[in-house]
Amino acid sequence: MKFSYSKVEKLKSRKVIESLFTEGQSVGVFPLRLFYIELPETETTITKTAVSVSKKNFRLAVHRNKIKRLLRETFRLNKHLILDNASKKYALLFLYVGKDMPDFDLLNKSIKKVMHKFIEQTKN
RNA sequence: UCUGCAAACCGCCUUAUCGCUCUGAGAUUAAUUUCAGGGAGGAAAGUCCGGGCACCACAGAGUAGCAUAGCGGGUAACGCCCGUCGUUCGCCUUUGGCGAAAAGGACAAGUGCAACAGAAAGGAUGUACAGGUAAUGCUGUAGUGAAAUCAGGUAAACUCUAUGCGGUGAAAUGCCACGUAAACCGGUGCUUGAGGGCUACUCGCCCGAUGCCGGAGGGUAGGCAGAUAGACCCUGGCAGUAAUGUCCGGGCCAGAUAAAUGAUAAGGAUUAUUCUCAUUCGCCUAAGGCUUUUGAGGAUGAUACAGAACCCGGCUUAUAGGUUUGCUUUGUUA
Repeated sequence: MKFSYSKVEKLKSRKVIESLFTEGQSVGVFPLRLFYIELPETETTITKTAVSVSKKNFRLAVHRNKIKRLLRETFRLNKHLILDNASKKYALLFLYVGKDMPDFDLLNKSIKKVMHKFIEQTKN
């Protein structure tokens, strides 16, 4: 099993990210919220993923960086949950909506929950 | 040895596992993989000054506006830095010394302002006394005040003087790729010039007809250059009080772009609190108690401020803890 998270798996298109917020659906498990939208079959990878933290809740860039790094790390270690179960291709965006500084254990548990919920919801 | 101050510097480390990004070399199935190497800061921050660079007339004139303000030096430049003189404040061993601070040009151009006291505070002249005149606050003294016609004080008051400043800002700018609509409707204009660029304004200059304005509607928002070798860093020598300059030798040191430089685990270091044991100074006193020095071990906590975004030089602000140097104070010993 590979735990990598390289450039090609990252969601970078401005356009897609914008449509995630306007047209995409979402599932939430505090302190996380996962926005997702279907991608066309021509996409080279199964998922395109991004992470984000509100500037409003975390004023300092250091803190936002820290949270985003933790989010990427937990996604990297748990992404097989989605890859093994997804039938279509998706663009994903994990948004941290909490207001306190999280630690690795908390995010690790949360991201697993939110992934399970996402799988349940997309089955139907 | 201890107390305080100033300056300069450092600002957690190691290993394992799993990852990110860039560069080079090599494989192949041509987008993956293997190996080697690089990968945040002293403030990367605030965006407050100065410059490089780019475009706009290779940037022009005037007005307005803004900034600076002893003298000398440094610098690419500065509103920064160094030296020095004066001023003000503090201390002392007081013709002087040491330290600190700052908004240090001009009030002999004009305008404004001035608490309390005082008759009067700026087109002044009351009272008392004395002197003087043809006559008059004409002159002196007393009195209030920091200051009373003295070329008065005041420019972190307008103002004046000198010097400097054109604007924009990397989302600049150049190129490539992809794509649509050089389509439709209305208005306006084509050298007798619509409109636009430079702009705070006026001039001036330039562009300008497949144009410009409005309506409705459509497309793109990717890549490369800019952009990482420089007023660069390190070790010395020389010049200079210093800021700094210069010379020899050596080095290559982030380059991301929804934005890399990380996560987890274990161990260590530093430090704070506390406990145990040992050691030790002093006091009350002989069980013992309080206090003090140092060392060993254990437990728990803490390890700051903070993340490059075109690049430099400054300033300002944030910052746990530590190191070095200099000065200073207290106590002890010789």
